[in-house]
Formats: sequence, C-alpha cells, structure tokens
Amino acid sequence: MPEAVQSAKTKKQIVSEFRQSEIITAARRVFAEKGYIAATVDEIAALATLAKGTIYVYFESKEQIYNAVLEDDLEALRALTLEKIAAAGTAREKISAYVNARFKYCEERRDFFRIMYIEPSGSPVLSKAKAREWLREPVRQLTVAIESAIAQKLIRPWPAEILAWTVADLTTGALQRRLVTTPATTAREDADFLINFINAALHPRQVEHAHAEN
Amino acid sequence: MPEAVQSAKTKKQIVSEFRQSEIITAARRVFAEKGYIAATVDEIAALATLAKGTIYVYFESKEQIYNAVLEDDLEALRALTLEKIAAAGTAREKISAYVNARFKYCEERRDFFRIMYIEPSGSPVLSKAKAREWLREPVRQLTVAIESAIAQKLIRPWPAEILAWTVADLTTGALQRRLVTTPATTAREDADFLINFINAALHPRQVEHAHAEN
DNA sequence: TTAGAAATTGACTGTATAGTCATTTTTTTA
DNA sequence: TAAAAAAATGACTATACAGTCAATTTCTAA
Repeated sequence: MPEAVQSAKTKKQIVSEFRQSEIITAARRVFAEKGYIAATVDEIAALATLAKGTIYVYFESKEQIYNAVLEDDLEALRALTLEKIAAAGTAREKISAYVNARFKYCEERRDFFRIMYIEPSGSPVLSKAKAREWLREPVRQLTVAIESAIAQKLIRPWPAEILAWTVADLTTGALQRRLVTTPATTAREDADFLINFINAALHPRQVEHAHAEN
Repeated sequence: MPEAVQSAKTKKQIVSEFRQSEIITAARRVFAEKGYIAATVDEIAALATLAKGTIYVYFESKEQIYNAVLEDDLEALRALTLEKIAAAGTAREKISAYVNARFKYCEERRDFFRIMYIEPSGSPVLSKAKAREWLREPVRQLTVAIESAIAQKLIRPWPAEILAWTVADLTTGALQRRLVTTPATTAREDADFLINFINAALHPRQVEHAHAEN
C-alpha cells in the first residue's frame, strides 16, 4: 500500500509543520517582547501551551527556533517585496513599491519588525549581516531598474547600487523610528514623504554646486 | 589641614576615574567583539589586567559597565556633532557637518559603532530608544536650521523635523552598511554621495508630479 | 479491544557565569 | 619601620536556564 504509506507520511508531516508553526508563532511574540537573551524556552512553551520537551522534539535549540522565526518572516517579506517591485513599471514606481511593501508588512507584522530592528537579537547565526543578505535581492532589482532609468536619462545619474541601498536605508530608518517613538505622523504620510523626497533627488537636473565640505 | 584632605580626596577620585576608564576601554573592545551576552566580566577583567573583584569595586554590575561604555561614547559623539553643526553656517552646511561628523567618529571609534549598530546589545536599560534620546539634540538643531532655511525659501518646504530625522537615518544606514559589508567605496565617497543626494532633494523646485502609489 | 507506536510531558541535570567576600598585597602615615 | 588603611585578588557561591530522557498519555490499526 504505497499510497497509504505516502498519505500517512504526509499527515505526519502536516502535524509536524503545524506544531512548528505553533511554536514559531509563540516564539515570535516572546522574542519580540523580551529579546533573544531574556526570552526563555519555558516561556515560549507556556505560550504555545506545550511542554518544553515537546519544543525540543521539533527544534534542536533556542537558537534554531529564533532562526526559524526570522527566516519565516524574512522569506515572506522578501517574496512580497519582489512581487510588488516586479509588478511596478518604471524605476520610480519600483522604488515606491519597495517603500510601500515594507511599510505594509511592518504594520501587519509588528513583532517581526521589533525583532529585526529594535531587539537585542543576540543570535550568533542569523545575524543582522545574514538578514541583510536575505534582503539583498530586492535591492538588486531596484539597482537594475535604476541603472536602466539612468541610461534613459529619466533620473539623475547617481551610482545605482548605492542609491538602491539608500532607498532601503531610508525605509528602514523611518520604520525603526515609528517603532521606537510614538509617531506623530501616519504611516501613509511617512511613506509618502520618503517617496517624494527620493523622487525629488532623482529629478534629472544639472549637477548642484555642492562640494565636499567639513 | 583641609587642603591636604581635599587633595587626598581628589587624588583618590583621579585614581578611581582612571580605573573606571581602563575598565571601560577594555569593556568596549570585548562588547564590540562578542556582544553583550557573550561578553563575560572575566574576559573584560583579563583584558584590563585586573581581577574580577576589582571590576566590582568600580562598577555594580555588568549592565552598568555596558551603560558606562555607551554613555561615554554617546556623550562624546553628541558633543562633537553639536560643535560641528554650530560651527556651520547655512542649513545645508549644517547637514553636511552632521554627516561628516558621524562618518569621522565612526572611523575613529569602530568599536563603539559596532556596539551601537551591529551588536546584539541586550542591555535592558540603555536601549536603542535611550540612545536615540541621547542623539535627539543634534537632530533638533538641524530641524531649527532647516525651518529657517525653508522660511527663506532656500530649500524646498519639506516637513522640517521629519527631514532632519531622515538625514540621521541616511547617515546611520550608510555607516551600518559599511560596518556589515566590506565597502567597495571610500567613506569620503559615501559621505559625499549622501550630502549630494540630500542637497538634490532640498533644491527648491516646483512640486513633482509624484502621487502616493499602490 | 488492545497491543504497540507515536507524541507529549515535566522533573531533572549540567553548565556557565554574575556577583561575593575573606584573604593578601600595596600604600599611606606617624 | 611598623601599624593601619586602602586596594586588589581570585576561589567560591548562588542562580538561572538550555537541553535531556524515563515515564506517561494519546493515537492507530488490526
């Protein structure tokens, strides 16, 4: 009965995945609230209404749980961002799409952004550097679009890759600020400001009279 | 002999401050390398060539050492930044001064920036939020300068405070990127890019045709 | 219905390290 | 130079918590 075996195995997998996602959900909350160090596996277990031992059936270590939480969200964010960028036409629109996708995901997934931006992570494996790696592809897409727009003289000839990373920095910074302080402005306003600000800087004009100062 | 007593007390204070700064220097290195959690007081003691007990004569806890390290650097950075901003004339120059001061301090104090930007800090007391608080004053100074420049129509009427924070975000993001990756560009190039980028966006032109998209 | 498999449990262990304090070393002073 | 004060020491303690595993409960299937 190969089919039956197959089905049994699948069911087992499904249960396993369900447990894992239960644990990840609980862990996300706890990590966001306490940070990696202060979060205890006992607390995650309690929130998931599971015994600690069960956690260790599905994950090998606290660190692995942490990585699973981040990878889960990073992958979703990456997919969403790439999708929105791909759907946008011009370079400017792709930049808007990038900013808007991040803002949207941040609203929806507060806990994840807390972990990423505020939180004293402490995981030696999935460091900020690795997270950056994960988010590299969207920036690469922006870079390509920007290069092409520059070639068409649609935007000012800034160094494309640095510009793309700058868009990312701008977005990250604004989101971080919204998480840390009580924002006086709406997310929409902040996103629009960024988009307009970037667009203003992209405007193809004569080079400014600016020099390096200090 | 009140003077003698006075002098003795002062000497004691001097020795105490010297020890504290020795400890802070060692701790800065260890925290930057290992992060708050992984750093041990034993290691800090070893690097300072002191016994652990001595550390606890001058500091109450590991957390207090960590806070002392950050406060030390934050205060220095704040002072440097404010000084450079004050010395600059126009709003644009003040923005340049801000960016350049940060870049310069980052070059000189790698370890501090590692702790601030990369490091899984984990200190519950001096959080990222508190650090932001510390750096608020320079941003306020920028805000004031920007407001006045806008009133004189020297720069485009962006919301001044948001713009000032955006300058800070841009700088932080670029510095963070330089710490995490092996930068292909020089610090000077990165700083100049930022300054030119911001200046381009400040240029007082008609409002762009940009709308909120998506 | 029940035997056996699978999943779950939580009390327990081992370890790492923050923080202590009785003892030793160094400095002061008379 | 010796007695007292101050500073430094590092072996030790107390604790918190990650990770384990024998025992128990729940599920499966014949």
